[in-house]
Amino acid sequence: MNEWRFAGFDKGGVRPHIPVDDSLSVRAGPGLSDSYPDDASYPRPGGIAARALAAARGAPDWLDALNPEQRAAVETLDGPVLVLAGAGTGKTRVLTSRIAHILALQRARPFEILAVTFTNKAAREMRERVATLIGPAAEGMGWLGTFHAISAKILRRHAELVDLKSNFTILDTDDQIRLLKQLLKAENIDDKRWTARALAYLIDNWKNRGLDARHVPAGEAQAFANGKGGALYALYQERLKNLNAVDFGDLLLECLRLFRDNPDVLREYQSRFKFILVDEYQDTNAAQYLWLRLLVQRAGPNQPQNLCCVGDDDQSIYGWRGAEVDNILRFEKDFPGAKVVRLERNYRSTGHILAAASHLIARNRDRLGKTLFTDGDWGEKPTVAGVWDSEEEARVVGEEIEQLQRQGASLDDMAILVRASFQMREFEERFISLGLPYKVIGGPRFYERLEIRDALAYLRCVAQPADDLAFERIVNTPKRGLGESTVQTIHEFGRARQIPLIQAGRLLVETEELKPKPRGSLRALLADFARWSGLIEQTPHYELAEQILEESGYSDFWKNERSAEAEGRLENLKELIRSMEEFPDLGAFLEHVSLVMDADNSEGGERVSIMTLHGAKGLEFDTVFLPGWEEGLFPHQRSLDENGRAGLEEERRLAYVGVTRARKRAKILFASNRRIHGLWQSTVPSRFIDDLPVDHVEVVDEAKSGGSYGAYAQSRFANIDAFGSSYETPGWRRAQSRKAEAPPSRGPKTIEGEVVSRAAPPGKFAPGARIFHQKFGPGSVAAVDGSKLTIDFDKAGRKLVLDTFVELRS
DNA sequence: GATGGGCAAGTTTTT
DNA sequence: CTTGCCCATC
Repeated sequence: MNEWRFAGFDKGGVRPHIPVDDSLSVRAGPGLSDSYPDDASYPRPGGIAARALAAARGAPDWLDALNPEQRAAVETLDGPVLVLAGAGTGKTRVLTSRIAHILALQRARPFEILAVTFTNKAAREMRERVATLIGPAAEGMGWLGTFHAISAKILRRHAELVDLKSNFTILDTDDQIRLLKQLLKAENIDDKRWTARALAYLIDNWKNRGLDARHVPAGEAQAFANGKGGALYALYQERLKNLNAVDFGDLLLECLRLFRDNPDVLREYQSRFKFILVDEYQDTNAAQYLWLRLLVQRAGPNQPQNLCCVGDDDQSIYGWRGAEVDNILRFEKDFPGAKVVRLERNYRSTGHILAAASHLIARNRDRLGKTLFTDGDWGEKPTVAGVWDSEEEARVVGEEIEQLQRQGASLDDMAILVRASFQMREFEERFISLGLPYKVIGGPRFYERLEIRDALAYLRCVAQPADDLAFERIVNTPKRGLGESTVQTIHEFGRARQIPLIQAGRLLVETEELKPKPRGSLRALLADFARWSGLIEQTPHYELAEQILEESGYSDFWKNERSAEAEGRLENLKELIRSMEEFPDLGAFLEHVSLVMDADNSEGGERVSIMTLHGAKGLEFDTVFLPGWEEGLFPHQRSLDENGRAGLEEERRLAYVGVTRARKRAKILFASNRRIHGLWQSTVPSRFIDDLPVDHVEVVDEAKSGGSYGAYAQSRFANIDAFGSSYETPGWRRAQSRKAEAPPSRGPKTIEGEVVSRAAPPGKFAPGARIFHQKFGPGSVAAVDGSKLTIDFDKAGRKLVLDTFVELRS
């Protein structure tokens, strides 16, 4: 829509060349995909395009689209700016407009703007939205990315200054744990009493706080493994350096070290980044804060610190992983003369929802304070409903969803936001039996899945023959008789000669060290590696990958595995190969994977979303269900125990995030009974329910509410007064009554319309037929009742499912 | 070296 | 009630 503005040099052949800043143009090592060259098409100051651009500057329409506060946030370019952006107040719009504005005024070129986010998703979104504002020049923004991606980019350029090679590997948590396990073993530490996981957590914490091994407070270093904590940290770092590897925390930490030890390098970046923008500032940890502080100190003393941080202290929900809300609370002190802009006009939610959210969050003490308002309708009041147990909770939610669906609402506009992921299962099971399509957001991510990690390890072994961790991962997967003792031997052999495992293995098979059987297997495996490595140049990388998975026996390994998941895993492997086609070569692909642990799983069809409250941040839905508002679960007991009032306030912010995800409807539920660790416990409604304003919330008695379920329950309810039970709560009575009766038979209503229309032709499934179900795996049909099948699953036992969720197996 | 049973633990999650 | 991990056994 704004394309005309840049049309002059995008289409007209005027492509002015901007010389690349030589000092920074050192190319990174192999494997680095530099898809956004710094000198991407952009008008040279004073050039024809630039002048055409200046002419267009008169009335930039991105400014017209802003309210006065947003506009102030966009137009205040000089000096530090803090934008306190409440939920749904247009924070991303401000960030992207600001970038567009800087570029349009030619205050900086695209590669002179540093724009940092926390997630790849946020970075991608920002890039896309900038592109819609200003056109393809957004492609020139080589410094728009996550803290980690940008740090990695900087580190690769100067790797040698921090004792790394520029092709260093980035380890993920899994590699990290395995490395630490080895370390604990080597140090003879009881790794049950002191787990690798705990140590990883500790080290991560230190890194989040910007502490290297020498600066860890003595007390904390002492606390682990009888005083060995600090030493282990140092040893771990040493191991990483030997492997030419860094973990996520190191990306920032090594960057800090680079800047501190090399003032000239720091100065280059300081003068390069004319403007710095930070998204979700309330989520920054100490290391990221230091990183920003270093970069924002511009060369001259009078240079303005053009830092713009956008965030919302009320949405700080990541304290437990090192985020310091304090960073945002302290902003004005840190950056004297800072201008603070509050965005309080909400464009997302209706009045009652906002009122409820505001009232709730006002109970927190440590906050800067904002009051959201809207010009829109009051809309529906958020509802609060008590149910007997988690099963009823799932049932009630399912019914409301179907009712909304009948009224024409899309499943895509509905979400269930839970505090903890174990809550999801009950909803999934209910939805499966209802035939309600759903998707779980934020489960194990694509690249974190076992089979994907294994496949990647094979690729790493082939592309980076010194990758010991990858080698160890798959040396005996699938089983090929190379167990622990063999690996141990290779290890010792390699360590003695200071060479990587694969190389050690090569030498070792020529000796008599190994018994004939493992020696043969190892020799065969290494020969495979060598052969595949040789094919890198000639074979397209995705074909090579396929070949590797076939020839290594890895694909067969899953084909022969007869578990419920095997099918899906093979599917994932195919998806992996497909996704590789988007990358120019294997190196580029592996770099992508280590940083952008992300793969799109957008399948067709409307679906209800099920996700955690944490995962919901930044999203919005017409209707939001908020189940499980019970003391102990939400606020979570552990949060209270471990962090006291601060913990409670973070939980309350989580509640606030949850409520503010809703555009039109927020539905809060609590159960009186919940099964925790296998045993039933009676529960008390969350204190957050009491934090809601009476005038803006509707308390729903499920027994009296409308809808088929309500009517049903009410009629039951009428029957049981005669029980004369000493339990007086309606929920208890209802639950009692239901136990006496057959389960509610309101099935037919729910599978009218769309669902029924998707039913398989009658007779397709006959008793005895073998089938496959996406969640429960393979099974046999036991009985058929219209579109409803009773199935004996091989793993999951007998279940009633809809035929639309089942595939026939021959 | 593989395999199955026993046992402890069990928020939130990105990079 | 699960799940994942470790150890003991074949």
